[in-house]
Amino acid sequence: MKTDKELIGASTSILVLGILAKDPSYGYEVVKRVNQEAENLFEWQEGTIYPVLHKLEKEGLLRTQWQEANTGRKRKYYYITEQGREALQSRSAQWQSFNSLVHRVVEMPHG
Amino acid sequence: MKTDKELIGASTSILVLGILAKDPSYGYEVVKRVNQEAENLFEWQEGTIYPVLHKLEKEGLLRTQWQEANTGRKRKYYYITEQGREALQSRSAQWQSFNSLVHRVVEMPHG
DNA sequence: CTTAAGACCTAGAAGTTCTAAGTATGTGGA
DNA sequence: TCCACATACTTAGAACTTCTAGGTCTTAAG
Repeated sequence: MKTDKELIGASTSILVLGILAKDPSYGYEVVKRVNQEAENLFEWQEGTIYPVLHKLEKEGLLRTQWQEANTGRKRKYYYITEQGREALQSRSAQWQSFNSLVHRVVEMPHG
Repeated sequence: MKTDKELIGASTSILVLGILAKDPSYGYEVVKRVNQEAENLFEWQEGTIYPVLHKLEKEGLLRTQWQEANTGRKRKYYYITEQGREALQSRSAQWQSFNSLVHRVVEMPHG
């Protein structure tokens, strides 16, 4: 019962933006949060998320700031931008549209 | 407002299997049916679908049979297999899981 | 000093679909 | 007859991703 990688890919940016829309965070923690939520569905590796974060930053949907934690360790915090919020909304809407389409096609009665 | 290609990719096999689960059909028509359903969401090109059909056949989820239409033209009809129905069900379930996850993450209240 | 966990990064492999073409047949009009 | 168009299928190569698999550095714990 292996998970469809395309679905993972399709949901990645929405999940990242969704998480960061609530609270700023840093890569390592984002991975953990998502994996917790995803539980048995899939498990992100770290290498999966960093390139995504970089890409979203380059697109202007996130901005970053290095911060020192209490522990003395440095973390790269990601903040969602206004543009990021708009993108999140538009992508959520698109997700919804696809979801409706799939339901319509898969469940539509014979004939 | 360009459509997320990953979402297209993630939904493709479900849509194809879903359509063929109702009635056998051939590539050219499947493209038309899906584009009709998808309306303004996206538009499949023929080149998009044929490789997908070939792949699903290779995986044993579809089987094919050449048939001559009334028009005298030959068509390659695709039939869903038992394995295909199982795959459809499992992929639909997975789609559902991702949908729930996205909703949970994106809509969950602050904190 | 050694190990483990926290935290970040990237090159290259692997896997897709899309683009953009091509082939071939039947229909209908001139 | 000849041309144009819709039907119908196919594939090579480009473009785009993520995943794999490794690496670096720091702090904490023993």
